[in-house]
Amino acid sequence: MRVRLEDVARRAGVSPKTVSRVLNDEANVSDTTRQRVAAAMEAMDYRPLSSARSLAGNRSFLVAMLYDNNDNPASTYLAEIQDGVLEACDAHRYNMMVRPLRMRGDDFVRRLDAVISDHHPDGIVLTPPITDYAPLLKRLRERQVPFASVSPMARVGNIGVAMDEQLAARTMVEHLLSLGHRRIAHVSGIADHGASRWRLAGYREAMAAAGLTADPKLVVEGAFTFASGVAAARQLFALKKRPTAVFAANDDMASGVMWAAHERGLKVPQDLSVCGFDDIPLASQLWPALTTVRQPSREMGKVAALQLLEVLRGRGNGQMMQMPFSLELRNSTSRLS
Amino acid sequence: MRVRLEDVARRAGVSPKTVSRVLNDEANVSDTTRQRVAAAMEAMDYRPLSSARSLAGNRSFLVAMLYDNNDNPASTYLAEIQDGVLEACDAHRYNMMVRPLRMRGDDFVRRLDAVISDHHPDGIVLTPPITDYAPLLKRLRERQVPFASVSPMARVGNIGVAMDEQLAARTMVEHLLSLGHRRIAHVSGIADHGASRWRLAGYREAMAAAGLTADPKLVVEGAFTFASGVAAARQLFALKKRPTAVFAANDDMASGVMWAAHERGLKVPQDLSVCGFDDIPLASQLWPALTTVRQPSREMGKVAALQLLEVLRGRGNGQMMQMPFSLELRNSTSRLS
DNA sequence: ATGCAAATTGACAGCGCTGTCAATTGTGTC
DNA sequence: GACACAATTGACAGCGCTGTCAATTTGCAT
Repeated sequence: MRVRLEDVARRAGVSPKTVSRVLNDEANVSDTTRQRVAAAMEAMDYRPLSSARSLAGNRSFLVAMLYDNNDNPASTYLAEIQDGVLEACDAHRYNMMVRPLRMRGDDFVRRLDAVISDHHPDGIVLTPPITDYAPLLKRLRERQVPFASVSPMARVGNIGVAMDEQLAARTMVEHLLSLGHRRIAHVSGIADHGASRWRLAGYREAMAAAGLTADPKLVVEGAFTFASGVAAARQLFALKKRPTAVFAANDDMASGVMWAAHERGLKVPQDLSVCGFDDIPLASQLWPALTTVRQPSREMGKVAALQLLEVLRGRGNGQMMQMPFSLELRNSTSRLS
Repeated sequence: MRVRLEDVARRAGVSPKTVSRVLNDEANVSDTTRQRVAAAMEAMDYRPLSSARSLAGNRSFLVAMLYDNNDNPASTYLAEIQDGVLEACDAHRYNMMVRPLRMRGDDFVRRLDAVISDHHPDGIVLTPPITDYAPLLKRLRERQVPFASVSPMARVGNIGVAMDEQLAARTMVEHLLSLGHRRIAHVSGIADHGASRWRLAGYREAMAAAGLTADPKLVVEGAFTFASGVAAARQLFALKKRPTAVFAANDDMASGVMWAAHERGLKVPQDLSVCGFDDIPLASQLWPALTTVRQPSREMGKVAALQLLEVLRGRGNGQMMQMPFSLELRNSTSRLS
């Protein structure tokens, strides 16, 4: 039969409650006792039964990672974040569950409620764009479910992880400028997503700093998908004065831009420089390999989850951590000839 | 405070045990009672507490999806399967957890044991290649944990889902043959994976049927990764008699082959036809878009999970389901000129 | 030694549900 | 209408753990 806490207690010569204290790493246990109990646990290969712990202790040891699956079918970006979150949860013996949650539909908050009521996660990791949906945040606070966010729009008052995406975008565009490009287009993402705003802002900032008055035709809104990148590029190529470089707000759209360039017989990078953002695996599999901003997604998932876990374990309040970006200069960009 | 089963019972005017029966969809409840109880549950928005159900009923309502993360960092293929498994679990109010489990290392079975002991999944979904690791299967049977497999090597004695990959591969190669190709190379996957064997066998079958004696130099072993596809292609291109078409055992390797072709200045499909297997999103984002075998991964995850759930819910024994494949003829293959 | 506060430990109830088994009600037969 | 039998319902204990609070031990100043 299964080894129970009581069995460990008997072997260690203490009360069950004391074993429970050791198990939960509580204070007020003498060192000698703690060691004796730990030894007994080890010797008996004791595995606490999480359903019993949950029932008695009124917590679930569960972290739910929520994502929007409207526009994100099986995206690599999310898979990497998930991987990082899982690693962090494992380290603290928390379980993780992944939940898609469509943002469209007015019953969004109701569906969130259902997730909480059905699964009782101790905490939640939010991924873009649901990091910024006010009714959801409101409800989480009302129900007092701690959460951490990956790249939320609001840095203040949130815990989790973020990157200086605006600076990253600006740096990327400055690189294009340094290659001699002047007619630089931007394919932005869905307008109200933070990622779109920052990346667009970084683009504008770099252009302005170079003294280039922004031609509004050079900014086309996409939807973070490959297909939208293709569509945006076709639109840009139809312009009287075609851009010589395109900065897409993510790699999927950048790959769409490259596809459309091929379609039109434009050589990348000779006739058109293209760059993206995220550095998903696809970026290095394209020909030419895509110049892009590397975002350490896996690490970001991990760091966000660790901030949350700090709160859940009563170790602190968690912080908003900042991650570094880097430019991956590959072969899809070149000096303007 | 939370609505408990007892509260529902009081409102419906029955005993708690009867509510429990309705909740668990058990037999031996009269229709009138069942409806009365269901109405009370509905009216009170009753949400059973899963930790209590697990503790009392000695089950977890948890399905664990296991995958090997040696060679599969954040693969889209797995993300799609996961999506399908999740959908199936949701439909039956089961939870799902995703667990990486490195196959390398002799403590593999011990790590599996730890997952079972720590999380007590009611059942497990296995993804390739851990569908075929004998010690793991042995242990699962010993511990009597039901499991379903996605594309296991053994069709008999397993439940889950599979595709006729050999026929699919053969059909793909026959397509190349119909385009006039004769020197057709194959980049295979890791030798002992079922996917590699079937796809290689299908290739050989088609070649033999066309009366072509297989040139062993035309078969190069890869590892299902982009990089291995590049390496294999370089090797093939160095041959005195270069192939005119390459069939790669998956899309990642096919994209590597295309990359290497670009590198060597070979035009696809004019100088070289390339095709893959799986139809991951990448396939249609490449230029030229990749001709490939479509594998309905998401659906397969769902179907495999449904077979498992049938067992878990005591509804039957589950079956090995067969999924259809289809050829996606795109632009990376063309008639031999 | 003595007294007192602080640290450590334990007794006990109960978290919300289901398994077991007994009690009750319904159904068909002659 | 009485009987056997099946279908339905309920009483009760207990799953394995933790919260509460009381009991005991320890450390320290006097």
